[in-house]
Amino acid sequence: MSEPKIQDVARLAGVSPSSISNFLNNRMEQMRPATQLKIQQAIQELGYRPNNAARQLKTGVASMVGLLVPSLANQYFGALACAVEIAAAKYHCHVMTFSTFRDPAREREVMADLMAYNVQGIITGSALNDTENLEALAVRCPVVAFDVTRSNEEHARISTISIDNATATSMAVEHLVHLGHRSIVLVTPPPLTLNRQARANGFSKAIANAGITGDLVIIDPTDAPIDPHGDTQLFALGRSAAAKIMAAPFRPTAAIAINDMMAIGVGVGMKHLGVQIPKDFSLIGIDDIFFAAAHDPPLTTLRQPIQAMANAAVTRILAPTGIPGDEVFAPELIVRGTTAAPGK
Amino acid sequence: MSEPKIQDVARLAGVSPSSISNFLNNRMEQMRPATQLKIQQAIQELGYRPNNAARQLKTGVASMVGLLVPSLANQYFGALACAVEIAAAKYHCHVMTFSTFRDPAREREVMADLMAYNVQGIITGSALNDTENLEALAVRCPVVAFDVTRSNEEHARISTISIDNATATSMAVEHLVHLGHRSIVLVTPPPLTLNRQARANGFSKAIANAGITGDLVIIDPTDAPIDPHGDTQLFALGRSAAAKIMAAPFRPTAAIAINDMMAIGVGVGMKHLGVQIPKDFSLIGIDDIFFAAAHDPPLTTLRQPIQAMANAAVTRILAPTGIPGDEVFAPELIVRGTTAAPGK
DNA sequence: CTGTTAGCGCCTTCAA
DNA sequence: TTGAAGGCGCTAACAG
Repeated sequence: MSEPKIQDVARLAGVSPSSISNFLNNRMEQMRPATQLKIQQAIQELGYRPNNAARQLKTGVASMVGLLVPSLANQYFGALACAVEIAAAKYHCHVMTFSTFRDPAREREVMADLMAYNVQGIITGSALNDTENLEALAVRCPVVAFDVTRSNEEHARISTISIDNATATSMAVEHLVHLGHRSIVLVTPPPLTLNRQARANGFSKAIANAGITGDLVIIDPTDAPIDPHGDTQLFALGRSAAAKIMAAPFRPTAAIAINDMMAIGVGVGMKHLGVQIPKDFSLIGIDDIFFAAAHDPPLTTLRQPIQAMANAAVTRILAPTGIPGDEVFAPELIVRGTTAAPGK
Repeated sequence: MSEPKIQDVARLAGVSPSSISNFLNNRMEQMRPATQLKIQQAIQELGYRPNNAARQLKTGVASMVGLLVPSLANQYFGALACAVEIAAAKYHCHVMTFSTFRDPAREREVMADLMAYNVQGIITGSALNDTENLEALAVRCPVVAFDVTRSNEEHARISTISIDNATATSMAVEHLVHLGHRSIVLVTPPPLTLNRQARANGFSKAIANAGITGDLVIIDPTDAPIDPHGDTQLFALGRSAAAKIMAAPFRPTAAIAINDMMAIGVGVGMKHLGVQIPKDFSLIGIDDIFFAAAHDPPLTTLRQPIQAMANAAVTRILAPTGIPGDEVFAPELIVRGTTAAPGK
C-alpha cells in the first residue's frame, strides 16, 4: 500500500482536492466549519501527509535551510546545528546539515547539492574557504556566514553573524588584570582569519590599556596531526603549547586561548608540567562548549550566545529584511575555576 | 535568473531532453560519444543541476536517509551523525538529521516529516520510545535502530545495530582484575533499558567468574537537572556518584561507568573528594567519545566502532538484503590513564 | 464556498 | 540514437 494522496483524502471527505489544499495551507476562511471537520477527520483516518517533493516542485521552495559545518563530530558545531534546528522549527522549517571537513572542493559540491534541494537559504559555519562561490550562491538565496566578519564591501550579498571578537579578548584581559595578573599571553594558531586578528587586536589593545606585559604565543598547526573529523587538532596544539608558554621570557601568569578546545589542551599540558591551575597559572577559553564545564577545574570562558546567534541567522533567511548585514553579539564572561589571583 | 532546467541544457547541446536524462542517469550506451561531450559541456556551461524535487516526484524516492538522535549537541550523537553522513555519501545519498530531545511526541512528528520526504530509510539513535510507531514505519521503509537490542520477536521489521554490551563490561572487569583489583562497582542509572541490563549482566557474570567482590551503584537520575539538549545529565550524575561509590561498604578500588560522560563525571567527583586517579582509584568508561582522550588523566574506555556501525546501518537501508537483522559489534578496550594497579 | 484545470521539472516508455 | 508525450502529487488561479 502506498501513501495516501490528496485525491484520496478529497474522495473520503467528499470534497474537492482544492479544499484539502486550502485546508493544508491554513486558508480556513474559504470553507465552512463543517467542511473543515470532515477534512480533518479524513486526514486523520488515512494518516495523510502531503508529499514534500510535489509541494516543493509546485511552489518552487522547500521548507528547508542548509547548514554547512566543518564536522558535526566537533562539539561546537553539533551544538550549533542543534540551535539552528530549534530556531528553524519555529518557522516550521527543516535543516539539512552537511559536513565539509574543511575541504573546499567538498564545500562547493555540497553547496550545489543544497541548491538542488531548493533550500530557502544557507548558513555556513565553515570558514569562507571560497568566498567567490559563496557570493555567487548568494544571488540565488540568502547566505549567512557564521563567525566571519567582512573586511570590506567585497561580499555585499552575504550576511554575517559573530561575537565581538575584540571585546572577547579584552574582557578576558580585564578579568585577569582585575585578579592581579600583570603578564598575560594569548595562545593562538597563526591569526590568519579576520576573527583571529580581531581577537589578537582586542588582546593587544587591552594589554596596552592596562599598561601590563602581554604577547602572543603563536602555535604552528603543522606540529599537530590534522583531524578533519573531530577537529581535535586545537586540543593537541594547546597541550603542546604549555611548555612554550612557560618558557616565555616575560613569565606570564595567565593565558587566554583562542577557543575552549585549545584552552582545555593548554590545561592538560600545564598539569603534565606540574603547573597547578589556577594556583600557579590562570586560563581562559572562548566559546563555552559543554566540556568547558566538565573540565577540571571547570574552565573560565567567554560564552558565545549560540542560540541567539542561530536565531538571528535563521531569521535572516526566513524573514529577510532584504539587505544583507552583519550582526555582532556580545560574549559573556563565565567565571569558573581556572582563573584566580596569581600565586593564590 | 532562475535555475537552468533540463530543456535549457538540451537546447544548448542541440539534443533532446531525454538524452540529457540518459546522460544524467549514466545510460551512456544510448548515445554517441560526441553527444556525450556536447551534453557535458552544456551542463558545465549552464551550471546545471537536476532539481531534486522533480526527480523525486517522478521516481518516488529521494536519495536521502533520515537520522534521529536525541540531540546533536551531545557529542556522541554528533559523531554518529558525522559517521552516517560519511557512510551515506558512498551511495551518493544525503542525510537529514533531526533531534528528538527525547520527547516521544516530537519523535513521532519528526518520523512523519521524514516519511513526507520519501526518505529511503530511517536510522534512529534515539531510544525506542515508541516501538509501535517505529514498527508501523518499518512497513514503509527500512528502519535501523542504534544501540538497541530486541528482547524477542516483537519488532520483526526493525534492524538493530549495537555493540556487545555484556562483553563491554566483562572486558572492563577483566582488565581491572588483571591489574589486581578485587572490588569493583558498575555505576549506572537504573538499568531500565535492555542495553543497560546487558551491561549489568556482563558485569555481574565477570565478577562471579573472577571470584571477586562487585556490585552496582545505581544513581537516581532525578538527582540531576534534566538537560534535553546537551545530555549533560549523566555528567552531573557521575559527579554526584563519587561520594556514594567511596561510601560503599565493600570499599571498591575501581569503577566502571555506564558510559564516558558518566565516567568523566565520576572522575571529576573523585578529584573533589581528594581521591587520586589512577593512584587511589581506577575508572573505565564506555563509548570513547572525543573528550575521553582530553580528560585528565585520559580515560580508559571501551570504544564503540562508530564508523563501522554507521556503515552497517546505512548498508541495511541502501543495499538491503530484504530481511531485518541484528548486528552486534565488538567493543575495543582502549587503555589510557585512568586505570592502574590498586594503590600504585 | 467549492470544483476544475493547468502546469511545476523531470523521467520513461514508445515510436521514429 | 533521438524526439514526443504523459504523468508523479500538489497548488493556485479561475469559474461556478
